[in-house]
Formats: sequence, C-alpha cells, structure tokens
Amino acid sequence: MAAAESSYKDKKVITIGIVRELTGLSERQIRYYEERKLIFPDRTPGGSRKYSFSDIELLMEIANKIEDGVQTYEIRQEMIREKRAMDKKTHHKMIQGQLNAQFGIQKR
Amino acid sequence: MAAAESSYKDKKVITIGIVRELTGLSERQIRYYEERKLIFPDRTPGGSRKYSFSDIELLMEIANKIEDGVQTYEIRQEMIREKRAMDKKTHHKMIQGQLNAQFGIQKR
DNA sequence: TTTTATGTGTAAGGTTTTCTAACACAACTG
DNA sequence: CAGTTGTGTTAGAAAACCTTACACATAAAA
Repeated sequence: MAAAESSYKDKKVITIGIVRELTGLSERQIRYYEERKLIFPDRTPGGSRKYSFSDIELLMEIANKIEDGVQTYEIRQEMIREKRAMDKKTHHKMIQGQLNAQFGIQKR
Repeated sequence: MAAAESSYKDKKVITIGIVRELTGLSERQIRYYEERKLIFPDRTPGGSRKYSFSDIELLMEIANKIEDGVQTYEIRQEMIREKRAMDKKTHHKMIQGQLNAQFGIQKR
C-alpha cells in the first residue's frame, strides 16, 4: 500500500555548491548538463539552482557515461526513451513523477 | 540485515534559506535554537550552515513545543534525557548516530 | 517588584555563494 | 575544413549567509 511517499529523495533543496562537493563535478559541468537538458533543477525566487538527491544520482550516472565517451545528446535520447518505456508499462510508479517533471511539457 | 543505511535523511546538505522556507521559521529563530544547543548544523568550508531533513523535522518539533510555552532549556533537557534512554536500551540503532553526533562530546 | 533571562525582530557591514555571459581551446564529428 | 562538444576561466553583479549589536515585550527568579 504505502502511499505517495513524501520521500526526501526527490525534494529539490540542495544548492549547486553542495552538489559539486557530492558529485565531484565542476559547477560548469553541472550547469552545462542542464543546458543540454539532462537535468532540471528548481530555482529559488532569487534564481539559485536547487537539486534533489535524485538529481545528484542522475548527475553521477551522466558523468559516468560521459567518461565512457557517450555524448550528452545521446544520453538525452536514452533518457527520453527510458521515460517513454516506463510510461507505457509501469503506469503509476515512483520514479514516474520524477521523470515526468523533467521531460514533460516544459512550461517554456 | 540492511546495513547502516546511507539514508538521505541525515545528510547535512540544506542551507538555511531552504530550511526557513521548509519550516516557516525565521533564520533568526533557526540560529537561536542552535545557540541554545538544540540543533547542530554542519558548516561549509566558508562557514555556511548545512542542515539535514532530520534537522528540519527536529526544528518543527521544537517550534511546536515553543508554541506550547516550553522553553528551549527544557526542550534541551528532554532531548538529553531521550538520548540517554536510547543509549541504555536500543544500543545500536539508526537514530543513534544522529543524536550522538549532536549531544556527544562537542569538540569545542 | 526589581533584576535577569528568554525569544525575536531588525540593522549594519562583511564574506561567501551563485548567476550569466563571454572568450578560449582541445578533441571530436560530419 | 567547418561546426559541435565539453570544460576551464574570468568578470561583474546579485543573492544568500554570517556575526555582532541594539531593542523590546514577556516571563521567570530573586
């Protein structure tokens, strides 16, 4: 049963400096992956980025793929494919909201 | 089995502004409760405070008690008592590390 | 009832953190 | 070769934090 799960994992509350520390990536890299639409932090009213633990995990996966020579464009395609696959099959699962938020209709 | 549990809940990665937002408390209050030794954030190398989700929960409990007229001093006593009770009984449990870190020997 | 302690607000001045934009460049890719 | 990718770095500005201090209404203690 266990309902929606407020889960800390997906709450966007971590600033980029901490993310840098936790992932070992440079802020430049983190922002660049956002530019390439691989990651979608929230923002404070003032404009500072806020990430979740999920985002951090995702960033580390991205970093691995990049190291393996995979390009951001390809990574994005994979992610979109994965999301679609999940939409069809597991139609109401946890990660759902996560990915939906990221690849859904970007409210410009 | 399930070992130590890296758990996001206790990782100190949230800055005070976000804590303010999540708890509804003012930064002044949050810092004051620290001064009264009710909460123990980590610090970045630069000196900014970092809190965990546990800290946030704790802060909300504190806020409730304060509203009920309980003084910070009493709250602290309660917390110390609770910690001791747990030390005796549940001798190696999750929350352990959490509380220990907070009420253990403060390395001045 | 004076005196002291508690809990918060607010202001000042100073650092740290973050942001965007731009230039540079090596290593690919087409 | 011309264009793209992924990062570093710099520069200037804005946001977020920090500490210290003064004020003050309440509440607790002497």
